[in-house]
Amino acid sequence: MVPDGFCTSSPAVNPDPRRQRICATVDSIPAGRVATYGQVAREAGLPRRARLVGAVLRTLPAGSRLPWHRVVNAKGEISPRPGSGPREQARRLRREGVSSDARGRVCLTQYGWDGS
DNA sequence: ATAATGACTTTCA
DNA sequence: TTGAAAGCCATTA
Repeated sequence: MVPDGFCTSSPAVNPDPRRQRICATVDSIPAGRVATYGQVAREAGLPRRARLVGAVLRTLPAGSRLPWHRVVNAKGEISPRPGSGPREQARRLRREGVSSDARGRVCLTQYGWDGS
């Protein structure tokens, strides 16, 4: 099984270092905690690249075991997007003890990840 | 090479 | 507290 972050497409080998760092950072978010896109970007050594984080998560292969659900936006809410993603995210978070309100918002001061 | 997009953020009214 | 506006920057078209 190829690790996440290497399975985008095209070239047999596509080791985009940025994606690797991002995936590694997301993977380091402890269960029961959440981090923002911008925060992940910074931790990964890619300041101002919050949108890139979103792009990477968006292209994750279904069945990825990366804890993508532990990433929320700066407002502390599950970023809206087409499809069942947001609900799935809320479900996974709840399973880890992270509750979200009707708007899909979680309490960052409580569940926010300080950076291990 | 230029323009539009977007799982984002910050600022300001 | 909310929402619009402007910044930001890689990816797509």
